[in-house]
Amino acid sequence: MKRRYQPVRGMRDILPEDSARLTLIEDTFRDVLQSYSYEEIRLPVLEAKDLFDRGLGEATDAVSKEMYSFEDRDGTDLALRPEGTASCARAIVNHSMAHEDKPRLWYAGPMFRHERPQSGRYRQFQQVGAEAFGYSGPAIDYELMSVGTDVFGRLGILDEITLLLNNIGSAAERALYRGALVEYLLPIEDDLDSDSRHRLKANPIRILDSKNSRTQEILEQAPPIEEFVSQESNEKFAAVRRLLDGANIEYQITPRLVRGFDYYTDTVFEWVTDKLGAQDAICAGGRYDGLIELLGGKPTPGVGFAAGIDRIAILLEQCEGSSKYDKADVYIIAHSDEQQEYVAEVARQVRRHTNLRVREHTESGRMGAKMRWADKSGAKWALIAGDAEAAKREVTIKWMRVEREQTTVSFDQVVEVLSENWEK
RNA sequence: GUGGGUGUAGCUCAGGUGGUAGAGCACUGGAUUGUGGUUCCAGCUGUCGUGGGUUCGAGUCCCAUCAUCCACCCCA
Repeated sequence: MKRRYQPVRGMRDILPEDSARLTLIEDTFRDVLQSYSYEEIRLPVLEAKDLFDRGLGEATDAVSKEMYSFEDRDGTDLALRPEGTASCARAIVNHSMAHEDKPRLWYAGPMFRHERPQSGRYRQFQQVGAEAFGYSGPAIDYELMSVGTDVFGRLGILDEITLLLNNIGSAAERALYRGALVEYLLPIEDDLDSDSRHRLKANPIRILDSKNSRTQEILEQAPPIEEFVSQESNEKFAAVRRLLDGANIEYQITPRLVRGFDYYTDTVFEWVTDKLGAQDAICAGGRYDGLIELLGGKPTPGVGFAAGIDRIAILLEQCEGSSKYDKADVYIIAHSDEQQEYVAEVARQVRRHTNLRVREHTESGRMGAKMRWADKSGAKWALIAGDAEAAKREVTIKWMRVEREQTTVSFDQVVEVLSENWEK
């Protein structure tokens, strides 16, 4: 009995066209991050489960309900990383990286969360993260938002997204705020939606995030978090905003914006879009001044963001309109099998002297069919190396995308002709 | 984790009340024996997601299961 295998739930094969889009996004992040002198760090996918329990907070959903954790052969509890910041902070501590330097780092890779899959939400998903350690001033908060803005600008999606911004203060301040919020909501508990009623006991601050419109109405009269945040923190937040204003980066102050992980402090931000349904966050981050110390390092401030590459790819695809994906720039065909060696020689020549993507038609068949394959490849040129050409060491160059007479040139001129008309 | 929708050819989808599967696109060949994208003609393609049940008979009804999508939840 034959078995049809499928990817396991929430995992997916990313086929070439989508893969090209993901690569474009990752390349853009890499280029921009390097222009800010961020350095790449590569981190393991597998970590001690405890790192996330402590780092993200045991009560968070990502840890308590969604973590891929298992016992290793020797009995230690391991987990596939649900995010990158905890690993990055661990590396900072392990290698004492914050002692001599103030590292600005970035990483890319898969993260794993056992959630119910939806478009834009997979159990294995791709993130690019950036983290800066040792900086307590407002300029670094601004810098990370500037990085994001540059990336999304280059990708041409700034019009599709909004930068949300909030100041959630320190853990101690949030504890005070939590008390005040509960005090306000408890008497009118019955008016809340059932999820929010549940969160009133478990994690009251997340009620701010509720999508229930009635609950949001009630929250308008709730005490604002700003009043519980220290003056120093509020002033720093104002400085961040001035920097953003100076750089003409648009943002929206969103008092209800809170974070799912416990390590966040003070500035939090998030780029959202209205084009992806419920999975609207494409990049989010903030400050986490206590995390390094929590993981056993000396007190070191930190700020960072994580971008959801899969979601950005969906957004990009929606903005593209007609697809312009092509596989090759040059498509080389012979007339018959006798010219395969000559075709190979032409291909070698073009590959050696240009960085064009060259495909050889390696199967026999009639000319029309070969031309159709050349067309489908998206190639700008078809090079015909048939018996007439091979005999005289020539190549016929046919323009596939523009009105232009095909020409037959000598072997040595091929690269020259292609290069002249190369503007991609 | 909760609720709902969908699953038929490679793709997009038709298939009132059960009677033994169809269209467009794609693909292959021809018109055009060495020239694609337009057109015309011909042809190919199916364990109707999977497993069970009801029935003389199931793509159609029932149950289960898997996948996928949407919302909730969560989050990037």
